Amino acid sequence: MPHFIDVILPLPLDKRFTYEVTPEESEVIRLGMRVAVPFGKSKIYTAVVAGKHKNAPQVYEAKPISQILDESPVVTKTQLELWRWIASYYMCAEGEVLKAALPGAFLLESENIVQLAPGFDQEEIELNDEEYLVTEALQRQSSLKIQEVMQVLDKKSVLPVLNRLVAKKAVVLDREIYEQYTPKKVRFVKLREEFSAEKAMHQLLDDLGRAPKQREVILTYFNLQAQSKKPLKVKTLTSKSGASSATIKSLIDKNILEEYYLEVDRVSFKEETARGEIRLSELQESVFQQIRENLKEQNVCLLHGITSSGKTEVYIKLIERVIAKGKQVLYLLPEIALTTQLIQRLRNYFGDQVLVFHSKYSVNERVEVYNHVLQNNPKARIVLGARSAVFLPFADLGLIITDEEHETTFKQFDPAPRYNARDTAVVLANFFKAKILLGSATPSLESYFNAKHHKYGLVELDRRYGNVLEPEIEIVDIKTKHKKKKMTGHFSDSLLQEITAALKEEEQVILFQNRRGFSPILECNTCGHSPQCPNCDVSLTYHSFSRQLRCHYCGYHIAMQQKCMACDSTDISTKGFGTEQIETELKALFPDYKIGRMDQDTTRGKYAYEKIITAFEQHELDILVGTQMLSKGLDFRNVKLVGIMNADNLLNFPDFRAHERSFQLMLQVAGRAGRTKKRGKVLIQSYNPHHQIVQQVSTNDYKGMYKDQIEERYNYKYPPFYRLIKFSIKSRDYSKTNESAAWLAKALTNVFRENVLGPEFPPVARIRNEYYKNILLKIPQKQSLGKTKEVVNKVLTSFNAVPAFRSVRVVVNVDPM
DNA sequence: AGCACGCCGACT
DNA sequence: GTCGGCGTGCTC
Repeated sequence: MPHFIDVILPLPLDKRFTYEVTPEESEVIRLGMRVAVPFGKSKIYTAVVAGKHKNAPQVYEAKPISQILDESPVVTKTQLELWRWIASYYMCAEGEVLKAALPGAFLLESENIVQLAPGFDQEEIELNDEEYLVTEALQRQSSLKIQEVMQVLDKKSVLPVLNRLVAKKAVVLDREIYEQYTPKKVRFVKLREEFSAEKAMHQLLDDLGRAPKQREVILTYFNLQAQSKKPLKVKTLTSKSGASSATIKSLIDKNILEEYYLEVDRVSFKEETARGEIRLSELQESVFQQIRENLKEQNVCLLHGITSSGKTEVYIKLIERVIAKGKQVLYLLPEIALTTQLIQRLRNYFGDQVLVFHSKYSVNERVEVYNHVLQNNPKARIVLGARSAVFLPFADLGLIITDEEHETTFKQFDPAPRYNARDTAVVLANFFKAKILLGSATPSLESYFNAKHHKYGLVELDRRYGNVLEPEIEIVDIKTKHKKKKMTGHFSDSLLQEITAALKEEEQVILFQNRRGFSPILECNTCGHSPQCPNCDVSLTYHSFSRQLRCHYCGYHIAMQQKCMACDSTDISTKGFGTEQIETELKALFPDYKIGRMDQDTTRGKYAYEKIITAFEQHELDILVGTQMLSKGLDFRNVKLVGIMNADNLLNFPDFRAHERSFQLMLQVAGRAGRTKKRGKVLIQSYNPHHQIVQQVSTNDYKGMYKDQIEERYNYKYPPFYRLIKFSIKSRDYSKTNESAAWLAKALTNVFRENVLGPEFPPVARIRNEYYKNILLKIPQKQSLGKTKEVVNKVLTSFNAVPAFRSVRVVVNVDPM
């Protein structure tokens, strides 16, 4: 009886595919192993086994697999279950989840390679010029990749040429599979067995009398071995003995030393032993106990603790209890808050039981973390990671901590799966019957709502740690300041005074400028024209550093213009303001102080971000200007003053979450001030000083904000009262975008009536020459989610069946942020 | 998503 | 007349 397996392919196809395996293979294969399978005419993919059975498919013949790639599963049953949940909840293909979940190095790529056919004789076969070029190249280099053939022929479609060559029996095509992961190996040496006896050793040293360098090496070797019996790295031996690698080599060649290689861990750290002692304050202790109480009754608990209240210490104590039982802990953070500071604190306490899973890690490093988690290695008891860490193959998870729970970066926007790691973590915890703690100084309305309605437990921590005073928050009305001519550029006199005072006291200053939509643009003072991106519906923004005009959406850029592109007038100026302008103004105002800037432009490189932070920490900078990046988990000690340059651009954002976001952002930025004894000060500049949110920020009134906002959400039917699905329609053709969006909206309205909004053009309706339109579906709480998605899927299927809409793509985003 | 197959314009 | 453009349909 034939055996079959169902596999998930790393492709956006919402089916699993069935392959035939031999009884022997079936014996070996277990769910979660990788197999290489042929797919279509010419490709081989790495697939993950998700099912095993003996039901032959009825309508097609199952192909045999190419090979089994693992000896034991690399994907756990829980992961397979989670993948299925994500695919169905976020309406995407399992293959898309697979791609996001596995380290890239796990997915082998097959590539067609071209080789000369055996027995190929150039004299016998007649070739045209292109064919000749290929065979000639193959005589120099025994095999070519398709890409290389393209280079040789300098054109894209090389397949016809290759097919002709195959037909003429001049070349053969073959596929090569690449395993991308290579264990890191380090070279070690040891003395050959025969010299270990004392007598042989003395003899050896005598023999080497005329080779003093080699003798020195051997002596060093004995010395080192006397200290520790651990394997000896060649590197250690060369540096300790001062010998060259040639000396070592001759010893190896003489069969005195023996070299060998060991696989080492890229992700292990210097053996750090736990030392840090953590004493919880009375308040922290009570919070710790409350959380434990809460988690006895409930699976999820929300910790609402203001900035600097010492949440991390509480987390550490909770983690300690869980790992004591041999269970694993996942500590989720927004990428940006994953700082060396925090990692160091955890390492100090837990030593080498902490691993970090970071997108900046290389493919190889990620594979190693993945494997450690899979094997429940003691090194991976605690995993610290950004959103994609929910995809790690936990064996026995006991606790998940999602810190900065309100952060939007937990939601993946593009590509699919468009999952929210905070919510996915709740589901993941349930699979393990594990507990989950959400932490934030400014919880999302959704989470606070859940806590208020007893879906989650709630613990509040409303005093700063060590009796550090909360910063004093002052609002500056820049409308009146403008009228009274009290503004210097973007700075009010009050802000300038405070900055001067702080600098005089040798304290540091942080200035926050949200850049979204407020980057400088070029404008002609004669005709009002400003240069536009040819591919997107936006104005180009001015970057003084590179003296370029750039598009933030597609990267298009041109040199700074000296004349207006429309009317040739030379009277042009920059409008709007970003961090760069603030920095320039500051340098003119405070020429004697060091000023740094932190935004997307200055934190491009791998360690650029750390560099700026360290420079600020070491007080090499006096003033730091930046965007939202400043608000995340940085623990600066000497910041006396925080200035928010303009509160209004946040508030005026056309989004139902704009007010909640502004509140969170401003309070988080404010929290950077005065983290030690001295009381910090926060200045908020605003044109609308009486705006409710600005007022609530100034009094740190989270509950007031919650009450107001939740009422609005109720009135206007938004989360948490309604769930949302956003459909983005895009195509190269303007009228097709319109027509298809109208079609889709109508089809949805037929079923969901008034709960369908749009279609509407987004603020930027054209990006990279594609036109966009959005439709929003609101789902009332009592309406079944599953049924809704079923209907949506049906509508999308009929949408895709309309021939005219073939070129239109619909992106589905469940729970958009 | 790829990739092959298939039908219409600019070149040897 | 071919080469090569990209529209549509399938992949176990």
